[in-house]
Amino acid sequence: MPDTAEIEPPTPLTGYEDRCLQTDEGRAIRDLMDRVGDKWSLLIISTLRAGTLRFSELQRHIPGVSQRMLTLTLKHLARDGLVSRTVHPEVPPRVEYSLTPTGRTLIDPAEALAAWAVAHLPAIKAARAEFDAAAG
Amino acid sequence: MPDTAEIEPPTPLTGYEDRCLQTDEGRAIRDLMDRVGDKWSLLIISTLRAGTLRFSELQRHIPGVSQRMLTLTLKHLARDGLVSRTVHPEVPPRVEYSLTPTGRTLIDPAEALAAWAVAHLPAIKAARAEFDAAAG
DNA sequence: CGGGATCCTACTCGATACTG
DNA sequence: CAGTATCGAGTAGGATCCCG
Repeated sequence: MPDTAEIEPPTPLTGYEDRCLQTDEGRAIRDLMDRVGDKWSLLIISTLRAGTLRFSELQRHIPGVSQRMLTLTLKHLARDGLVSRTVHPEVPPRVEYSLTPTGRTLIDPAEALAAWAVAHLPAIKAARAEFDAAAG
Repeated sequence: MPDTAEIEPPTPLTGYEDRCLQTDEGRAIRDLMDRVGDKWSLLIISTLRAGTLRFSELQRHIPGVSQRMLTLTLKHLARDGLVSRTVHPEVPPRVEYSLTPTGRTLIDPAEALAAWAVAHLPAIKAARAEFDAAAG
């Protein structure tokens, strides 16, 4: 590596940082949001973090989710290898869902995000209320 | 608090956990996704983590974002108190954006998520390819 | 019970053109 | 430069009905 490459530019944000987020984090964040950035994915993953649940149990634990969206989101998560789907051939049928090892690795960052939300959402709502009061 | 409340139920997931995610984390995750779960918010926040940027700089650093979406998302973030907007009364006008202290607290969990994405997206894409190959 | 199929609505987002 | 305004396509997501 030439020594010129080691010199840190004094201006931190003027012209060299076009690759700052785009190649690595930028694409990663976008891909991530494309997969678990929807309305129910993180909720399902968080709900499954304590163990296996069957379809109707999941639906009960996540109020407001429709059968359709639960089915769709679970299918996407299974397709991405984050959730495993096990069908027990019985009558009535029983289908159980649980996190895969890969899915389990998402728990920590997801809970970090949830913790942030719990801690800072009051401030956000206050800021929003103040903003709306000021702007009419 | 009565002593019966301290007894941990032995079955981890059968009947008592209706409040497991819904009251705290569940609502938090939903509110969070409502605010920064869109296409550009996390990208903007990550881009601003290194310092102040003006509108056109932000647009250059986030390829693919339209003027409209950049304006809209910045307005939402400003409304929520995550981003501050400073107008310098000059000609041509200069408007600078930076993270507020509250916004800065989001950097760590957001980067944790981005790091997860960088680490696990290849596995996800592989799982998806395998799933699609098996299912046609 | 665990979905699949269908219809329908609302909203997101992008493209384009215009403004101060 | 930093927006605003308007239009239109695409899609996420809810409601409903049906099936194995």
